[in-house]
Amino acid sequence: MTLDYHPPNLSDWLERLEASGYRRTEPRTAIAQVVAESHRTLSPIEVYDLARADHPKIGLVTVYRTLEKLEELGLIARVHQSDGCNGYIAAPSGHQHLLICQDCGRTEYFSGDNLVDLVSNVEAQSGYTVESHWLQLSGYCANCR
Amino acid sequence: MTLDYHPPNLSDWLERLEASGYRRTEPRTAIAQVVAESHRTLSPIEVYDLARADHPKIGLVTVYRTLEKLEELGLIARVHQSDGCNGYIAAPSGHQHLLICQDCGRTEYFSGDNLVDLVSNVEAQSGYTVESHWLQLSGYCANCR
DNA sequence: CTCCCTGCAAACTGTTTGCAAGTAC
DNA sequence: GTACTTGCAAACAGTTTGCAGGGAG
Repeated sequence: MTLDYHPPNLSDWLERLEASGYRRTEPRTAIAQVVAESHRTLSPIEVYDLARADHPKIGLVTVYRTLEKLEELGLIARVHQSDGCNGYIAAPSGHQHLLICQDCGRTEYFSGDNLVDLVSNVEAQSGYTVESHWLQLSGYCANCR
Repeated sequence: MTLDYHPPNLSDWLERLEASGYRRTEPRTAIAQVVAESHRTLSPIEVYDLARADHPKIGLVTVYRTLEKLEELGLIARVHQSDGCNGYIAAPSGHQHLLICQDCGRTEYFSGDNLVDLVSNVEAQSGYTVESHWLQLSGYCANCR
């Protein structure tokens, strides 16, 4: 189990966008930057407000469309929580899982889960073929508890 | 790891409703029955349609309000999936996790996860206090693969 | 008889689409 | 110059609320 933080690199994100045939524009850069720099999940409207602080002319529609593309490229991930499923956060590098602070929303990724045995057992007993698993921990971070 | 199925008991659900000060009515019975008997997640509209097959006068609003109460009592649980988070299924007995078929939507519960060590490790390394965890597997059931 | 429950209609929130003007390349 | 992108407005889907009539206890 390791908890290693790989800060997302904005330039990499923009290159990935261009490599996929999308254009590098100012609104997209601003939106990507907001999510890349955040340590907590952001809803589309939060992204919108934060992006508008520097670029007041950005529209909410562009936020939705940009988040859609970033998610499609696997650069950001949608976070599901009891109070809603519209939160986005920079995606993990490789196979990692989320740890979320219930109070401030701060997130961390951790890796090294040993779910292989569990998955095999479930497959054997259920007759299912398990394609993916999804593990998420929530609690309180050092500052909030 | 065990995969044991405890079929939800409709009478128990209705008693739980009454015990909490809610009245036992025909619409609530019909709605509860639909969810209790389903082996797959159902959206509010699906519950609505299924309930109306037998009780055509039921309104969608009553479905929402009844699902809200059943969830509040812990009798049903909301299921989060990539294609939406508005699915409901009978809640597990005790601490169990979901296994969902990506094709037909059929669900199973399993228990006996050994996440204790993993949680301790994450807590030690992150400084967080982990309050809850959430594990969900998805794949294809015996019929769909 | 009282209070809770139901269903309709309407309001509301979050998200998506149509389109004309603007911009990257 | 061409094709993609943007922002506005409007449409849209899912969910919640107000309210008068109806039903459970």
